[in-house]
Amino acid sequence: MVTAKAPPTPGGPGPLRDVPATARLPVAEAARRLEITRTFGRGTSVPSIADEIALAVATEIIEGRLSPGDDLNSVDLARSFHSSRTPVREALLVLEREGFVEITARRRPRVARLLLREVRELYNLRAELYSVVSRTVVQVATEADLETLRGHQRALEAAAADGDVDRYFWVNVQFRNTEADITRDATLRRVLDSLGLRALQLRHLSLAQPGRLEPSLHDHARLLKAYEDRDAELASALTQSLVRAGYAAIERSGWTGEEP
Amino acid sequence: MVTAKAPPTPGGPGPLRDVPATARLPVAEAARRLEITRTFGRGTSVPSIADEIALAVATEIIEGRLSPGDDLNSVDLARSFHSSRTPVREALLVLEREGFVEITARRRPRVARLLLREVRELYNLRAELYSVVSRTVVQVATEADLETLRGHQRALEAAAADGDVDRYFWVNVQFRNTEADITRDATLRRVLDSLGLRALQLRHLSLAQPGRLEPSLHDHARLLKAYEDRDAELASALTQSLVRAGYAAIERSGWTGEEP
DNA sequence: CCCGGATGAAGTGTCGACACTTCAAGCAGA
DNA sequence: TCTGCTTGAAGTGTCGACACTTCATCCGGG
Repeated sequence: MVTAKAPPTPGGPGPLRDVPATARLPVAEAARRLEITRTFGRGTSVPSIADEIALAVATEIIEGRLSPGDDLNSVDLARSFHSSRTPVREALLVLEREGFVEITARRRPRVARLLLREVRELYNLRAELYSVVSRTVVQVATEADLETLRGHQRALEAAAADGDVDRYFWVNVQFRNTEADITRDATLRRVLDSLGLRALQLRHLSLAQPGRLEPSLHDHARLLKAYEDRDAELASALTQSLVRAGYAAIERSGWTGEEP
Repeated sequence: MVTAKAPPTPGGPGPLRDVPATARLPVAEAARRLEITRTFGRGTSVPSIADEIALAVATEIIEGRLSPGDDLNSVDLARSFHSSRTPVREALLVLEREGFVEITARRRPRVARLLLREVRELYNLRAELYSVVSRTVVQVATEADLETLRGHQRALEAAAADGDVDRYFWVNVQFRNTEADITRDATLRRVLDSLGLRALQLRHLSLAQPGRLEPSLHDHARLLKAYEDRDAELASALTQSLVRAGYAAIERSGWTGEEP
């Protein structure tokens, strides 16, 4: 999409100039796009230009090619995407609601800064909400649901065995998504999607910390067992522990969100 | 604002045509506007036209002058507000993110339908989140914070004594807001604001059920006591009970969200 | 050498226009 | 009477333009 929409852009040395060239592991790339699309696409078969721009810019931010504080003026963006400023503004508004962009009236939008304080809040909330999710999963999960989770678990083990952090990361995201789906609670799901997307970059950073995969994998196994045993309290506690371990890893990594 | 922006509107018999005439209790009106503004205004001293439209339309929806399914086409809205369609579309997008409006590509936006199922989800989530809030309040509330809450409690008692449901309702909203503020957690606050706004109309319906004020007042008193005693578990349980009682009242009222 | 106002370039918010899509009414045929 | 096609009116998504604001740079007075 990005490739199709903003290929030449010879005129503008904006932050998005070399988007298409940056290639990644295809699997991770696809998963990533899917994850981000769910929040930004309006499920339509023909996404509006605005949707595509929101998706593309969000991806840039999450993958770190756009840094906090970077200028996101609508003129340059419009040039990059060969569109007018109207859909760009629309995209920026959506990104603002999701917390990716800071818009001050009459001033240029900027990529939002994510302070450690906010990250803590984000993870706290995620911990609480996933704790609710886990309790609900225990109550309502069918055998088929559990089998899906077992599949993810096996994939986690395989990725961990290969030491493939990237794959582990994305399967982990899927695991969490499946849990959320099992609750069949659209409201909860939407809030989690929003928080999860915002935290996506951090989550990767977190799992990439040395020695994180082993305990995470172990806890997932125990969580799955708790689901099978219909042990709500244990499941809830394990989930909280998993999320909070994620935050702890970020803190340990020395990440602060400040400029160097 | 509405009054200033859309006074004559002789041409369009749109749903917003008689907005300014509808007068309410001034206090309630002011409180309501404040509540809604917090989510929709971008804190600026000079709100953009889009902000004003979002605020006005959200108010119409919450106060029930716009009903689920009502047409919100941007042409009529633009006429109503004497603006072009650009700020209208912006406002509609914001309202969509908040769940007030359903936008399908290439089709006319409509006022979102709120099914009983979603209301249940909404209240469930609010119950869980306010439970977190209560636990946090127990941990971090200063004496000044508690005093503010006591003030609200006294106002609740006064309103209940007068049998003034409207006033009770708005003080109740303030009480919840104060609790949320005490946590000093902006992320949590934002999510709660969003959910709370969506539920605003229902909350009023809920408290207006006969025999609701007494138990609610009683539980608030006990909640305050739990805060003073720093009893996290009790406070959390009471809060959950309060919110869930709200949902129960809605169910009992026979409200379904369906058209008659 | 520093401060503060002037000045031009750049960007924002809003507008009206236009091509394309959706919707509803009317009409023809069974 | 009902069905399905045609057709015009109405609405959406996007565009380029314009007035006003913000920002950076330059310049002259201290």
